[in-house]
Amino acid sequence: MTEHPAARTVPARTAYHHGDLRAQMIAAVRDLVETHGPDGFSVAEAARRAGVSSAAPYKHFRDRAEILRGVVGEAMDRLRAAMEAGAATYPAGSAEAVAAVGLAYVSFARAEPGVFRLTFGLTEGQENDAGLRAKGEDDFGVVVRCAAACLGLPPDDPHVQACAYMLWSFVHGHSFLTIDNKRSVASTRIDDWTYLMTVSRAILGQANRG
Amino acid sequence: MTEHPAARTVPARTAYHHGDLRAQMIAAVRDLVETHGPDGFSVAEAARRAGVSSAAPYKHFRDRAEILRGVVGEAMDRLRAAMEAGAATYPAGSAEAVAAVGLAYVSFARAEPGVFRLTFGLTEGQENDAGLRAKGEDDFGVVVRCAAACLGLPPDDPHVQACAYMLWSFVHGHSFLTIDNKRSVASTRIDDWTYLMTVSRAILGQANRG
DNA sequence: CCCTGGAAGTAAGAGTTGCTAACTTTACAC
DNA sequence: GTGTAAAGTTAGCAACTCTTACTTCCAGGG
Repeated sequence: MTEHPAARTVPARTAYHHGDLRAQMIAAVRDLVETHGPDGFSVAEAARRAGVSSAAPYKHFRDRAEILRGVVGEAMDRLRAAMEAGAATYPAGSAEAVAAVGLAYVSFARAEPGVFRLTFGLTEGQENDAGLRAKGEDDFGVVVRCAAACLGLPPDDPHVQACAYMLWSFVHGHSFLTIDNKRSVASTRIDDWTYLMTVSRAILGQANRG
Repeated sequence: MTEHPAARTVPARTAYHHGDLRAQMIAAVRDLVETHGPDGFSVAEAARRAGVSSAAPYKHFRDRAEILRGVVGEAMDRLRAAMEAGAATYPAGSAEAVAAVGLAYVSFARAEPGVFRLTFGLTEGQENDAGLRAKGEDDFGVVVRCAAACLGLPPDDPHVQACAYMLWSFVHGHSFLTIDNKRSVASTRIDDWTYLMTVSRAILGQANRG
């Protein structure tokens, strides 16, 4: 068995059963995706890092795609938590709260560009997964609730939904352009917070008048 | 450039030399990426479709990534042409021209989601490629020129740059959410054109006042 | 008209990967 | 204890990327 000690992120296991392989595979894949990009990940390498044979992961995941779905699901949970934490730092209904949600989103993308790309770049077969879809709706729900509070309307109001979607579009595009390093094609330096505040006010103000 | 008799009917090549393998590889990969997703592409399969051995492509491309870069470069050219054509259908300086550029962008994403994802989802090493970077700036230039005409300011004015970047963020995010089928989480049906017009006016009007 | 160099093809193969099949080890209920 | 099922293992197939060494063809100079 040729095994680099450095390749193992986890102390050598002594028991035959690993005990927590599923979670550790997800952690290992997350790390790999982050360091080598969403394509530069292999089940074999992740298994190597977890200290098990390359066939072991298939006792916990149906195939490669299901592992990725696990990583994405976990990422969506963390993203939602970050957005909620951002919103909580400002008074409910304020434009600042909306901007803070956006900032959490952009910050997540910047902190984990590989995982972010993976989350929103999955092949079409995958985003139809029911669990992921539900998590995506939960994430969007944070934006909707903030927008609703800001506009003084119920969350299921069409205006609220439309505004929330606009905000999401903006922040999502900005996040992608940021991690793709495409921001620099614009010759102005843009500060995230003032940018997000500008956009939030523009969209929510517009909907108020309309 | 040599004439390529075998290139018009794709598979049946009679001569030993193919004549136009580089272009046909790019075309084959484009097709594969579109039908099987950005990951479900292999050099071997593309070579098979072009009717050559799996080693032949390496006479024209350094490696897999360079083939993808070829596809992306070609896609960026077409995207720019589509945006310019969209802008040309409305008077220069009108908000409609700006919206038309955005519509061309979204339409491209919808028509070729695989290639679009590939174009903006390349691993970090790749978008530092000088040629692609230049093409990306050309694409952005279309937006900048339209925004400048609309605002009555020179293209290198910081306001113009900021507005163009905002427009890009929005349209880019909207495009990704569209092809990721995430639009449906918002309970309102959104028409692309009115949506784009609303956003264009909001952004450009806002910058006028500010 | 030959002939020779280089561009563009081929076949063969090393090394990695995804995943399956068949087997072994372990934990636990009874 | 023992049977069963979960969770490991090794071995191996098919496919993929990319390299090496060889072959075929075209083009230009003598």
